[in-house]
Amino acid sequence: MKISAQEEYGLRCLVQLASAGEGESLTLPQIAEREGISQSNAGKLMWLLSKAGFVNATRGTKGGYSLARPAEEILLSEVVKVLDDDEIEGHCNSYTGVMDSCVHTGDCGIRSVIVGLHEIVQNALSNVTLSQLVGTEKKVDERFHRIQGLSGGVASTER
Amino acid sequence: MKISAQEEYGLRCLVQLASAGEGESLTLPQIAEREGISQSNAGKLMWLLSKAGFVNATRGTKGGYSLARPAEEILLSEVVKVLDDDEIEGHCNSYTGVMDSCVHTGDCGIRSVIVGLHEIVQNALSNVTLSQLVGTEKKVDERFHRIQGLSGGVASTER
DNA sequence: TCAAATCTTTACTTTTCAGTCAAGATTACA
DNA sequence: TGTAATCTTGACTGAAAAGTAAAGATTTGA
Repeated sequence: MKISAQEEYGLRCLVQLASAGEGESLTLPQIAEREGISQSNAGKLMWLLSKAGFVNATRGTKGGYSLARPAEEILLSEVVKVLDDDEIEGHCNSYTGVMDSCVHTGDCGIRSVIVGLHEIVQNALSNVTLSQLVGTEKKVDERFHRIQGLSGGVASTER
Repeated sequence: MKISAQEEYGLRCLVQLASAGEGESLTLPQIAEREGISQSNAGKLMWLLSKAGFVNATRGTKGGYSLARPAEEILLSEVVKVLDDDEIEGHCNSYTGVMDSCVHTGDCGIRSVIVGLHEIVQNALSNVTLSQLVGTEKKVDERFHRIQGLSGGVASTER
């Protein structure tokens, strides 16, 4: 259960845009430099995010990327869904071992856990907006835990 | 944010052992057949689980694998941690882009989310034992949601 | 119109993850 | 003791993910 490179970097690029401020735009070279990734890589990520409607891209001199919606309205759950190819739908067709279809046809205790887990993660992420990731680590950390705490207290019960 | 093949199949193999009953053992060919995976693959997974102390392996005729601890005491969070190489510790050293270390040194809003997310998942999984995955899908599904519901209600608030 | 800056798209390379194979080691039992 | 059944281990192969490169398209402004 880990976050993919695409999810991590994609999210970070969006945070850069949100940090730049309402309506402000950043170019590919700027984004690449600020996140310490190659311009090619940033280009691919921004293209995905643009295709998904999170950012507007304008070409030419004075071009760049800007958020298509206010950072306050962009939920992390939406972002992750796009950057991760939303695989849960076809889960039972993807881990089939050597068979054509999953051996647990029709009755499968594992499936509940996999799907349930996915729900939990999506739910947690749907309580966080992009704008809440802007700021110092301390501030963000406090915000994040408070949000999760209010909506269930799961994150704060252990360790 | 997805589950890896190793996590999925490893968990499924453990559930098979748990289903076999207290103290009962299964051989590699049996496990492979029941989960629809190759014997080679099952061998590798069971080796991992054995090394991690979840199962006892005995060689020779009449050999096989059996749970090293009661299924009631094995938490999913432990299992996933082993099958997933427990990557969260070194997170900041793994997604460094083209740099030697993460550009967000010292102050990083993203880190809170990544670590926080990991906490949420681990926490959810630490509320489920292996024994609770044994049974029909309907039963397991009910159990799973009830457990998550009690410990925070996260899983049941949406859709 | 032309050149520079910028995003877009496809193809390619590299790296990581999954899965397989084969030889080896151990045990039970006749 | 010997054979069959079983787990163990490391090397190998194939597939998927990550990242790079290069040529193309669009816009601005002189």
